[in-house]
Amino acid sequence: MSEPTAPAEYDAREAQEKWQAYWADHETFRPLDDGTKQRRYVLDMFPYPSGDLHMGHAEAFVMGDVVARFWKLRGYDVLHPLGWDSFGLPAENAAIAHGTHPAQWTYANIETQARSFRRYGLSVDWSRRLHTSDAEYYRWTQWLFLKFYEKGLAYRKASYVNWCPSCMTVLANEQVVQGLCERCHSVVTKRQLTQWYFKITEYAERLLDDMAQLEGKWPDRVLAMQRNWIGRSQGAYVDFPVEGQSTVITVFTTRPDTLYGAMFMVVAPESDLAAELVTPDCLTDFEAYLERTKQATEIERQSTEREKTGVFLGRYAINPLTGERIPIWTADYVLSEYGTGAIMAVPAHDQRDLDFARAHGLQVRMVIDTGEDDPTQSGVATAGDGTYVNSSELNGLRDKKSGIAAICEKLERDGTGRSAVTYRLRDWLLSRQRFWGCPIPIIHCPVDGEVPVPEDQLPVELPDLRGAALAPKGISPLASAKDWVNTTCPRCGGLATRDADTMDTFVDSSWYFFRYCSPGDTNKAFEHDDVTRWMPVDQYVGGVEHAILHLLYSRFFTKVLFDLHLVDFTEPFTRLMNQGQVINRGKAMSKSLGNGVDLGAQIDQYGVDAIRTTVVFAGPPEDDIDWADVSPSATLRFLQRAWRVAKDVSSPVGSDPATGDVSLRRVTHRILNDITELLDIRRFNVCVARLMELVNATRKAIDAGPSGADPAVREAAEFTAVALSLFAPYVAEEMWQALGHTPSVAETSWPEVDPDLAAAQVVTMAVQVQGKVRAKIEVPADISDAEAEKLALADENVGRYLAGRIVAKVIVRAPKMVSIVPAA
RNA sequence: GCCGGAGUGGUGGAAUUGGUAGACACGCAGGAUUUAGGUUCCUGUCCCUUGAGGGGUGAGAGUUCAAGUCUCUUCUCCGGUACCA
Repeated sequence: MSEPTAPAEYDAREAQEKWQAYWADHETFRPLDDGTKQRRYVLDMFPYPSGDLHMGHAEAFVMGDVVARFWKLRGYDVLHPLGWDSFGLPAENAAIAHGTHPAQWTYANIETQARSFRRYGLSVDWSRRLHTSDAEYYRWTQWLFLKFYEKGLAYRKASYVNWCPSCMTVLANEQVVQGLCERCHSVVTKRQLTQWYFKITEYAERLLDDMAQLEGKWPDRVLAMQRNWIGRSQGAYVDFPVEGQSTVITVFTTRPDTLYGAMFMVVAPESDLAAELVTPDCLTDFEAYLERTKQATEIERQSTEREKTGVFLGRYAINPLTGERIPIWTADYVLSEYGTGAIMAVPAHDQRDLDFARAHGLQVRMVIDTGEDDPTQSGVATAGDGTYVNSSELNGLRDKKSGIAAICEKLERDGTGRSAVTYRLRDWLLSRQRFWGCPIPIIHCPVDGEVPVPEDQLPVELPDLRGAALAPKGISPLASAKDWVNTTCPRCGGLATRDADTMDTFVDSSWYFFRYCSPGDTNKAFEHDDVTRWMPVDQYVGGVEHAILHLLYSRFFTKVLFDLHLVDFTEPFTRLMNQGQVINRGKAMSKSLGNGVDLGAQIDQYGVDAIRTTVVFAGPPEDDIDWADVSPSATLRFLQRAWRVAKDVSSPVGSDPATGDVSLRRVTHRILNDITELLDIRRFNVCVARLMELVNATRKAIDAGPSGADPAVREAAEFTAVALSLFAPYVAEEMWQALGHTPSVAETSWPEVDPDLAAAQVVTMAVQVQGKVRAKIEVPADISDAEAEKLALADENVGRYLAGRIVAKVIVRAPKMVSIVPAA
């Protein structure tokens, strides 16, 4: 009779099919949510459905999966959902190109990605899947907009906005990257438009203060970026009366102590103030200058190397401290959006003001003597500390802090100024002149003005527009859908029009993590109780490219929802991890470089497990992976070795490991102990390395030691299967089954470490003489300090180095180290 | 400029609270198995000397019995941001 021969290798493809189906059928990763276990929420930044998954997804999503699987095995009830950020421009562009509806491209890609994610072995509860472009989802995006509106946090205003001439839509400040459109890299220009904004600036202080909750739990660089972006400045407002007018120009300055050196004023050209101040004599020059400013692109305008241009407005202001008459200019180096849109210029101590003064022959007065060269001569403004001069009551003072305090006090007394804080953060412009987004639920009525769509009429669904009807025209495609845009006013019943803009897709993604807690809820955006049970998110995982935009907006939303009493916490994401990118040969993968690596092809060749494990093993999760530096084939070999170890276990299920080989058990428990700690601090790459050690040790035990029948070998193989299931879930399931277990390794629990076994018995003690290791002695782990010192001093080699010298000092750190210091 | 972060073999990277630097891999070299290739397995692999010797974590100082780790100075690289008053 012929014995069926076991395959020499595990079949990745077969295992993938088999266990994918098993996990789906048994809803293995659906949380119990019954309160029997402590809850944990693991969240991956949800994907945008642009084609199939790529290498970047492979890295991004495996990290969260390791955490989710680990926590599940550790006995937590884990919520690990996934959905799609499915509104956005690429779908619309594809629809225009193919004469179709954006939904077609979007949902086809979602299906492709969903299949790939399942194959990739993510431990996701698919019953909570959501898509932001579903009416059942965006209904609640609209509902939230209306809540913000009621609270006065959503408002419309006319202003100069960033305009992308290629996307033909406005952009938020955050979407302009070095003067270019974040998406298409076109040069961004300015347009005056009336647009919707969220009043995020009202939350600036709280967004800043609450970062204390995140310190140490979010990457430093992300916190730093948010802090810089919010850009808090402490300073003062100072009022300058305008000569011969009742107008007062208020400026913001961080250095009120240099007020005695304010030699002129500059107002932003686009500001109302400039138009108001300009005298008829100067009007022609001013208008020409204003025109030039508007034409300038963001890049030109932001270039610091540019010479300082500007024109005199024909008027003078009065320095409130000195009573001096100082000229008022306009120049584009002053921004209308920051502070008050006007500055006092202190050329001696501000480089920009100095450059401007020198370009236009304005006076310079030094008010702080720093000991450096006179800025008037050197052309270099002195910004450092020094002694006040030419500053009346401040003269002789050296301390900047008291200088600022003294001036602020004086201004406040005179009623000409007050200390103040300003922020770089601007309100969030959320209108977009595009189709494939969430409609803004506002109706414009000639009688009643802005009227919110009543809640019971939500969602305001998108009309069926496709192909050429979506082509960008500079106004929203929705505006030309007459049947849709023309409606009646909910208040007066008269003819009215819908707001034809859609929302920035960052609005959709600012609350999806709440929705996962109450999937499919038809009465609410989310249930307060659901959110309270699961949130805040315990571990958020995503790319650092969202360090500012998405995270800031989500934090803002959470605070608003807190104020609306819809949630009980103020920060949505307790811990944040930024995974790195996958690059190839030192460069980002791109078609033009021809260095792309196809995830699907990699998986076909090596299997999901090998790719997941390769990604994890390549380095720390937050580092980039250069695909040229890694070896999926070597990782696959390791997985095969692990699998063969499980196959070679011949002891029965439930064998008592205590009867097994103790030295292998020591290795197993030491490594188990280390891996448990390493997972908590998210050093996944080291975990894989330790598992390789364990597999090597087990192999050795099978081949050259106690053999596969030893229960210690079974113990080692079982732990390997459990730990490996975080990284290589399919092969782990196969191992678990080969070891005689059912049903799924994902359903078992993390093994208990035996501390006696994990602790080393024998330790190599290093003996140093004058800081250099001169002997290594094997000692029992529980050796006493006295015994360790005795052994160390008795060592032959140590004796040679001491060479009869007197021992001045002995430091003992039993059992690891004895350090001997001979007398000089 | 300002703010973050990082510099360790040929390569990716290890190294609790300062306590044997280079774990685990890749690559390379040699060997076993194989008709061959591949696979698998074994041995070696920081550098210089090659005897139990010396040097070594970007550079330079410092603290310490002991520094990759702490302090100061400095250089380089990466990321963010920048007429923000």
